[in-house]
Amino acid sequence: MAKIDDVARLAGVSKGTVSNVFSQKRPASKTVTERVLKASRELNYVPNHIARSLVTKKTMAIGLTIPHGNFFFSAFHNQFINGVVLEASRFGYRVLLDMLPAQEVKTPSLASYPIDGAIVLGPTEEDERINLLHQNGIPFVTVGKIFNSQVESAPTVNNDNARILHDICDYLIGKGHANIMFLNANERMTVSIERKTAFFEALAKHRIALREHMLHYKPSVHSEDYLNYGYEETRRVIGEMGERVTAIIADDDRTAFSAMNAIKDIGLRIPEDISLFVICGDLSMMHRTAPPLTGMDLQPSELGVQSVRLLMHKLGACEGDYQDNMVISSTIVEGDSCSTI
Amino acid sequence: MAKIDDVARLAGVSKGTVSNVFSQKRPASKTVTERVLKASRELNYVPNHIARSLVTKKTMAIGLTIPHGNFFFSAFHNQFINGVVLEASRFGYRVLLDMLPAQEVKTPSLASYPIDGAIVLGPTEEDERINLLHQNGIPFVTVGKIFNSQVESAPTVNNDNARILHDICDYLIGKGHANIMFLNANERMTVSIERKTAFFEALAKHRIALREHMLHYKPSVHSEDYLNYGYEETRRVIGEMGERVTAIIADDDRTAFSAMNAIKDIGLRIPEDISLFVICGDLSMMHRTAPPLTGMDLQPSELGVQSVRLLMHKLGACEGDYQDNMVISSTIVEGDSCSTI
DNA sequence: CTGAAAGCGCTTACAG
DNA sequence: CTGAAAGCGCTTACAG
Repeated sequence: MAKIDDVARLAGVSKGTVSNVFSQKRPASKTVTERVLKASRELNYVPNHIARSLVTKKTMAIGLTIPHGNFFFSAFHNQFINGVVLEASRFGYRVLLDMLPAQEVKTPSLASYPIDGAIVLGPTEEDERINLLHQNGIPFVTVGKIFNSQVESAPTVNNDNARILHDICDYLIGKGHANIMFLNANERMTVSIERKTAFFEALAKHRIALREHMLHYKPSVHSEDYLNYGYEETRRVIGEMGERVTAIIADDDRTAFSAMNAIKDIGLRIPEDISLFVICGDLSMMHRTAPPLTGMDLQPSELGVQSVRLLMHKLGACEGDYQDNMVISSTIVEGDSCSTI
Repeated sequence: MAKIDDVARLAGVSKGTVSNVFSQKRPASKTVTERVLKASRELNYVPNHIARSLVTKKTMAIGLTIPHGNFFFSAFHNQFINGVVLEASRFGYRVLLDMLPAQEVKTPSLASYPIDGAIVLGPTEEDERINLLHQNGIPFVTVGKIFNSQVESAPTVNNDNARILHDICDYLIGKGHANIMFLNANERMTVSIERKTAFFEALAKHRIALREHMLHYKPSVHSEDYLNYGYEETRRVIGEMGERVTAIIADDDRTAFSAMNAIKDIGLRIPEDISLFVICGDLSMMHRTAPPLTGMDLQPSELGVQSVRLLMHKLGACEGDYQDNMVISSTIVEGDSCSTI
């Protein structure tokens, strides 16, 4: 690979001038610019991104830090990433998919991240990724509330999870449901905590007592049960224990599908016997299932776009006003999976 | 941020020794190691990844180059990326989502990529990304065949697209279909060309003449029609032109859904009136639609895993034998969307 | 508008 | 097992 010295020599100018022609940080005469460009073309020269980063302290990449391990992108993440990549590219930034430990200890050999900022997906309680980012002085935005003792607050883009659970419960209870089973996300995720609290509140508001086995948490991604989360729980609670359940709230579409399988295996029907509500689903898919699923439109793509924009503000790459805590609105999209009792 | 000199000074050793404690490239005495680690902890020191990369010429990141513009990840890409990220992390590599122009001209300010290698998704004819990678001497693997005049061949992971189209046509023709409309991927993609050729061959094999309007290509992502590809074509050909069509092969699930909408709007049913076959779909979703879709299992996650592994071989990060052209097998998964005439 | 020189924060032969 | 010094390929004040 040709380097800047080669071009400078061939064009008969100094390295600084070559640098300048590419970065355009100070004016250059037309003749010199052309000589440099010509020499670069001949030598197939392209500036070395790493060397540039070392001095400018900018990598022009943002990290999307996802929990380490057998993490699986869902349809929700898919749309989220679409939003992130598109918006980041508008600012000239690339996106680094970064698997950082959420709970594990950092290894001493872990080098500082070659990123200018980060978006933390699905924060957990005492999220180690957030401590790491904080310690390393890397600006970051979280998608979801944080509960870290070392880091008090951070710019956050989030849905109004409490409101969402209230809306869902009001919706179901309004249809006459009092026996609602909630298949929540992983217990360590802050979103689960926000949801759980609101779930309790909503039930209490309607004077419904929460019975045992009506709240479950998605197992760790390392667990064997991860991919089938919802199946066992539904079978056991409804089928074996004979617990009275008329509605199920499922964290995401995968969970909803698992629950659907269980319901079918038990010999019950949706929505005649059991109503099903999905929180994080892909709208285009939800309309296609049998029956079409009723669920929440969380606007995952918009979450992605706004989290990038917030981060860009933090990096000084985006002008204008902004606020540190953005809430993305969400609405119920009705299918045919919830019926009135 | 503390740097290596600070640690060296505090620990009373040379920079080289500090470097060595972190890289472990040569043995270090226990006492020195401990002194360095202690000093690092006190100063909150982490090696600078960029500076390290500049001298080692390794970034420990691979690029996933996706076409520039309004690109949308589909369920297929989603699973593909899952495979890529998981396998890359096994080798200590991160994944950079890179939007490079597929057809556009490179800007002179484009710096060399801070990646050690790249995976090129959905290559097109004369793919500019491939020329760029080639010119910059960056090892790459393509997912799909390449047709570039400047680059003769490249390590490739692919499905057997010709075989797939033959299988699909045999399957449909075996069910009595002779009027098959094919909603192919974008015309510039090499996969489309492979499929088209095989589609023609398969029809010819069964002495079926290809009629006009029976082959369509997905518009560019920049087109307004991108998201609804399949709807207009189906409505026009079957509804308005009254062309006899008994089966449709759809590129991916989004296309299949659009076709389903059109079929419904025309007043026809699946599979009674029209059979529908989807090539790139998400299996867990395909089982859930109404009716369940019949389609191909392309093993997108396995495509991702194998493309990373092939690239790792190219980078010398993976030992053992390997071949430059890997074919991932695919099988027909039956739903209820194709019927016998 | 252009050049010479220092420096970004590491790693790596080369000695010892 | 450890150190001193050169060098990775750029950018950036500082002069002119």
